[in-house]
Amino acid sequence: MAIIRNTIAKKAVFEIIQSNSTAMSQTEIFAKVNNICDRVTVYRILERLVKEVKIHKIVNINGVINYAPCNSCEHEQQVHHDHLHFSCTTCKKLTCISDNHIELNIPSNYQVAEVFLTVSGICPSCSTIL
Amino acid sequence: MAIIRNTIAKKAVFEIIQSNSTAMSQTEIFAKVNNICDRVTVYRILERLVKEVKIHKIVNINGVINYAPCNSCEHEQQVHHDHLHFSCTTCKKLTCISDNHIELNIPSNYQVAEVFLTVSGICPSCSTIL
DNA sequence: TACAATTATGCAACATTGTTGCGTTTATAA
DNA sequence: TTATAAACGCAACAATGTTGCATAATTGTA
Repeated sequence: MAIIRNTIAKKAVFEIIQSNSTAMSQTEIFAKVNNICDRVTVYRILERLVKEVKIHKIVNINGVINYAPCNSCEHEQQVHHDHLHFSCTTCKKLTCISDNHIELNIPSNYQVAEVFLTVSGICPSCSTIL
Repeated sequence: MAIIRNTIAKKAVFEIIQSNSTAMSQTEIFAKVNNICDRVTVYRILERLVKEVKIHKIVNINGVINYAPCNSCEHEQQVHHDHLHFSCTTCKKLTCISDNHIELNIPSNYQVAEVFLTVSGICPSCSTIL
């Protein structure tokens, strides 16, 4: 029922998320918004973009919530994001890595909805610096 | 070099974490401590217990950091916790589930340290209520 | 093109979670 | 029993996220 509006701030936020190679936190996004809008507005835009399935939320291994575009995901199913997230312990960046289908061994009385798979370590750009 | 002390508060916090069937957040732990000590002290105790490898940190899918005892983990290796975490979307509880060895497909220029595997859904006790 | 409806925003205020500094207390080894 | 360093309490601060409400802006429709 609700009509979706495409505001300047919303377009800017989405553009920022989409043009970045790694997932970004609200803080990082707000820093790049360059005062086009308020801090609170960024929170609300992110919330809407998640609901519209244009971006998705990823929790980093330190608990920081990051946002990444839903580029390579099949929105038809909308439930499974069957890819893996790499969390660099050096630069703290979170990167999406292509499909990784895994077999799980979970007791049948658990109802599985989504699988979150994150791997920590050192990303290519951080390891080449050393 | 540092001498480890076993204080009343530390014992209480560890006991709380160990006697709970699911992982607990700082907030939940502090609520159970019953004012034996300050809020800040709980943070510092948790930090120490993690360092001493008596408990480990788990990030829930909502970004909340939880703590669970290192009961069934092999401390010899200390690096891999090759088990899976189930995050119930109804009661928000985080439960450790037995070993799940998985095969990953990660580009060779990424240096893998740890694997974090969390599954969301509905836990047995929440699904039986319905 | 103008208008009405309602979505989106800004601002202020608040809540929660986590951190730091420092003086005091307490556990432990000698 | 005592010295010493670890642990603590308290206050203050910082970061992150939320809510209410008045105002602004977008979009479909007349």
